Amino acid sequence: MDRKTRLKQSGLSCTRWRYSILKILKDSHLPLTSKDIYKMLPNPKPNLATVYRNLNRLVEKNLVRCVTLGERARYYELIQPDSHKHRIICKTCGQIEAFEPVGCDLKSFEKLIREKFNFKVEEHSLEFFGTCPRCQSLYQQN
Amino acid sequence: MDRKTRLKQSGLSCTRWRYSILKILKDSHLPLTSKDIYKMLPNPKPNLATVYRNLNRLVEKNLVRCVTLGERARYYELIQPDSHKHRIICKTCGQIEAFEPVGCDLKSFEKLIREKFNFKVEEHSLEFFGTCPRCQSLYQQN
DNA sequence: ATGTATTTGCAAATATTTTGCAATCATTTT
DNA sequence: AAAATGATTGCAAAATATTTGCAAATACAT
Repeated sequence: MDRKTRLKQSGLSCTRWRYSILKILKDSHLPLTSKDIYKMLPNPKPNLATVYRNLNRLVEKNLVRCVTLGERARYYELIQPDSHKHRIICKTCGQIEAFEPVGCDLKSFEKLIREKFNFKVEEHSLEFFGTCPRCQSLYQQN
Repeated sequence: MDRKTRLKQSGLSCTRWRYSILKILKDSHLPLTSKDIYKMLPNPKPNLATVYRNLNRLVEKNLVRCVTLGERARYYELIQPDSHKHRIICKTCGQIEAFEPVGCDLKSFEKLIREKFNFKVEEHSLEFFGTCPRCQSLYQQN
């Protein structure tokens, strides 16, 4: 489905900036901060407040997810109904890498939670923190 | 090991506030924000900056972990070598609940990551987002 | 008890996100 | 296609969260 239809369906009008922000998120394989997105927007740029307002709107309508990684700021990513990612984050350089969960059996986990806590799981986030190959060799911490 | 020894071992002096902050984190079964901690400190309270500085110091020395849950601010929790928690967070009311991972087989997951990406996993964080029992009945969203 | 390095309080600086309001834009109705 | 209406935008200012410089106070090894 194209972005314009996607927006319409969610009851959001398709404005210039909203559309661009959604495109940027769609094209990024990593979650982005508001600043990242601001920087990637073409000139003439909108006001930063506009970026924030749009992100909030998109999150509210469940088109975008807000994730918070490690000790840094908020990140945003497009919600794609058919795929979700797990992430590995280097504690030394902060680099983030995302990968499709392979053989991730969290479904059964979620079922357990439903049974035990009567909590309805809608999504999960799984991040691994550690040291990336580059930092391992740079700092010999093996 | 008592807190004082723990601090010493990490090369941190045992100051009044550092000690209190560590105690508060130890006694909490949930991660806390800087504000939470500030509020829980006894009168006369230290400066908020002192809380921040201590938290940063404790994180740096790996006595405390900084986690970021959902869309809210930074949370801090004591690192306990022998246990780690997973969390369920209600997207509606923001309530956080922690539980000991039961039959969590992320170890093999971590091994895979090591093999595939040559990334050294040091810790992971797993959170489930959804709707808590109370909000489910309040808002009939089943 | 003393000396030194670390920590603290305070106030001010940064950083991040939100808000009010008038002007502008998107979309529906005519 | 123009008008009407409701949502969105820019701008500046506010709110919130976190960090910093510096002088005074504290921790702790000697």
